[in-house]
Amino acid sequence: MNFFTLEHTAAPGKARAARITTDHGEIETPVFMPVGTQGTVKAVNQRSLKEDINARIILGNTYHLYLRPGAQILEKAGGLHQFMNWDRAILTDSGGYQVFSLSELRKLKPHGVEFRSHLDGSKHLFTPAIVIAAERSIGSDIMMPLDECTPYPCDYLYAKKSQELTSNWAVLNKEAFENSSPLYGHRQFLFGIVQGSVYKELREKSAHDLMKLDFDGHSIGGLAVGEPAETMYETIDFTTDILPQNKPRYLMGVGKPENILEAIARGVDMFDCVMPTRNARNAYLFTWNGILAMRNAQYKDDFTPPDADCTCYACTNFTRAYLRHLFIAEEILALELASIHNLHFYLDLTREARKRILDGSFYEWKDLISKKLVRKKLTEKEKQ
RNA sequence: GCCGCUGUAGCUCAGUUGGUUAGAGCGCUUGAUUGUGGAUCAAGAGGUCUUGGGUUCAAAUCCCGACAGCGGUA
Repeated sequence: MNFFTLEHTAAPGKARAARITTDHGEIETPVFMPVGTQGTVKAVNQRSLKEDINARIILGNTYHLYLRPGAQILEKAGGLHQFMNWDRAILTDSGGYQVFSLSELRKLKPHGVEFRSHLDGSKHLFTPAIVIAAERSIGSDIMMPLDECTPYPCDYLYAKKSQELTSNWAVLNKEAFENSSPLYGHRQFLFGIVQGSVYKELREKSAHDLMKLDFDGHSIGGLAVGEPAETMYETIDFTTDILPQNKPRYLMGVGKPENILEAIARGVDMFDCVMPTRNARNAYLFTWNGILAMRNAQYKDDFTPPDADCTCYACTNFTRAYLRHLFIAEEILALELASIHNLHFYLDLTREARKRILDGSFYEWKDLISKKLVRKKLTEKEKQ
């Protein structure tokens, strides 16, 4: 069975609908993948992830899982799917990003990166081979290779060095992948990660380097790290111009709803971001009518649903006033309900995008909906 | 009843030998959050310094009275 099947590209742009087939189920794209760093999507249990959100694929993180509980425990458990009782697909990030964002005392070497654990300060080494081995132990369906997430802003010379490092590591990642096998009887796929900061020439070089290695798919990394949104869109645009049509494209760590729609328009298939879950825990709800800061005093006696256009468990059963009360009282249920809602919204957004790509109305819909999505809550003035 | 201690922001409290526009933490209000720390960061509102007198160029600060709270005591 083909891993990737392109179903439709919506002219005149590059938006596409496709199907990814793993041994843990099919994934229709465009797709948003909830982030479950440590073997759990924070505040949302597995049953809810299926029944309330209908996620087909979630993320795990190699850096976090490698440090805790560790590869041995995961192997003893029979892999992450068994360990966390999730029989749908899992994608693992390599931990390249975490080595740079979380750990201290990291030393970048040609063969890998030395770092100290953010948990206990212990010393560790990540090389492409070590990361691939860890991802074999985890047993993720789709694996990310070790890369360097180039910071922003970044001068051309540093970006060039960084891109070359990621390309060199890509070769080693691919070798380690081919010289190892899955441990649990299901197939695992490996992507290559395009780096090169905001420089067109470097992104092109990076993409071409990876294409020679024939990965199962391509990730676009190093974006949404502080650059203006327009710069991010341009970078996505000239990167997807080069990447092959017959493989999935994954924009790592992005983003806001409007970012996702713009990236879909530029030919991206897969997304992940902490925003729906992290912001949910900070009482920040994404809705079809804009952003809802659920702690705001104006909602204390607002007995309407958080989002009247949403069919999620939270919106069909509870009011803004109740949700605000839960947040102010620091009740755990607030985190759960808000997380379910935000994930439901993000998945609905990409499902709707897919539907529109297939029926030919994507671009008009995107422009229309984007204006609503970025709108903040209505002020008293706007209501009148 | 008497003796002592204490009254400063919604709460807990700083506030030098009397000296510019009285501060902090928490809470509250409003933002931010992009390959996850429920974290963090930023900005803002909020005070007749219990009250009435007095001393002084100048009082949250010193003096006298009243009121309130706490502790001790008969």
